[in-house]
Amino acid sequence: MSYIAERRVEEKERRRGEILDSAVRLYAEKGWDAVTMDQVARSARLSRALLYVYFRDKEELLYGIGAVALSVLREHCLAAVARSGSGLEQVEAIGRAYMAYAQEYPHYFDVCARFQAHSVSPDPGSNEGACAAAGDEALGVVVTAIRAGLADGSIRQGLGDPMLLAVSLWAFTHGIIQLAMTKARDLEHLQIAVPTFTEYAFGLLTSLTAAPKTA
Amino acid sequence: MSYIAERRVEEKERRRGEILDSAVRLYAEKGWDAVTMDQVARSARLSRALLYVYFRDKEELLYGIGAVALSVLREHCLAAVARSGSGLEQVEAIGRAYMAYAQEYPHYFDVCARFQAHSVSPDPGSNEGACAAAGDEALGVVVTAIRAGLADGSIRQGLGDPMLLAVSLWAFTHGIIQLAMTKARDLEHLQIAVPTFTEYAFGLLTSLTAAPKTA
DNA sequence: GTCATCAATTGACATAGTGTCAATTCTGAA
DNA sequence: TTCAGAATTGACACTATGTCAATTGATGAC
Repeated sequence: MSYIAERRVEEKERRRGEILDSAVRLYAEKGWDAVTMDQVARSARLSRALLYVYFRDKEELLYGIGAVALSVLREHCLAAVARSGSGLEQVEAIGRAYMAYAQEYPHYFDVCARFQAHSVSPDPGSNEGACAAAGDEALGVVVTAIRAGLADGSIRQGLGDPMLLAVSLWAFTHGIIQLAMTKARDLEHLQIAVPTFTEYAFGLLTSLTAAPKTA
Repeated sequence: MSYIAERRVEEKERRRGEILDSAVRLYAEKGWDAVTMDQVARSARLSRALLYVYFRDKEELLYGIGAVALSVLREHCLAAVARSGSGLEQVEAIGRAYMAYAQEYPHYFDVCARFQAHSVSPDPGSNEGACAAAGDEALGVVVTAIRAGLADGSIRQGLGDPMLLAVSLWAFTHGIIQLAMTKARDLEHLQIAVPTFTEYAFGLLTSLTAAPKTA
């Protein structure tokens, strides 16, 4: 009996994953607003009604995707840190990883932007919690890198609480990417090439963070 | 005949304004997604069908609101510049004006965030154009202030193209506000008070922009 | 004053999507 | 075999969007 129950839980989990995969695929194809619950259900080969057993409503499904997106982001950040040296380099690598992530998975970045842009509802018993947790973890990677940079002298002293710095850098970097991703046309109109902008803005952040040369 | 036609155009314009006012009010009350075209129509005392004569669809109405929001923002920025001294102070004042604006008109800021977050459709013959223009003008205020700061020596040399700097600062500031507005709960959870964060992040930007002390 | 014209205005419709529920099917255990 | 409970679904109610033919109303011509 316990065996059976266990298998059932596993299958439910697997199916949940399949649904999320389908939803992500559709998201990437046409953007969240154009995705209907019916399409998701069909793509995951179940009825729309059953879909609502797995995810209370469309928003809950979005939170599920968000948790996936943020955990993928965290992976990429960790990988970036792993192949970096000094703390400053780690922080830089995280920023570049975020940019690369946004380019490689625009739909994932879109989810992140949605969460950054809309305040989450205060329902605690849902995927929203998983989302917030995943976000915190990604931020934790940054904090660790900053601490390392302060310890090894590659990051400027006197910048205050590493957590505050991490949140700020996150907000700045997110701002850069968001503008670059969605306003390419406008930048063009201002005679600015997108890579020029991202490199410039990113350079500003780096100069802000780096320790002054001891020359 | 010409008189009549003129009056008609004026009345149409006035009504358009009334519709926008109603829409803005509802937006502020319940958020854009919860606003229905029927509510807007009723609030502006016309039928839903007629509403569609004034605005092709709900998105077009949003662009209309966006143009208003951005022009209000531009006003505030100009006022902020007017009561400032050096170029650096002007740039700072613009940033603070943006923050104050977001606090005073959260719904207006929400529109700005929507435009920053979602790429605009390439339909040129609509309110979207007015929106882009309003945005450009707001940005122009920043560029002018930066130029002044470079001329009077209050802004650090070697930061490159003023336009690039303006766009970057804009993106950064927007990032700060967005985080502060929508993630108050999460910041709290990280033991960070919202004003602490905004002041800190804003300070980082200032130190980045200011000319080094000549002491 | 009457009539024709064109803009303003609307009720009703077609379409599409969400979320719910009672009813049916399926599966393991007694 | 049969039964309890989980899985699954078709059909429904509801809400919102956008469209259109039909009606109303004002203006200028005669």
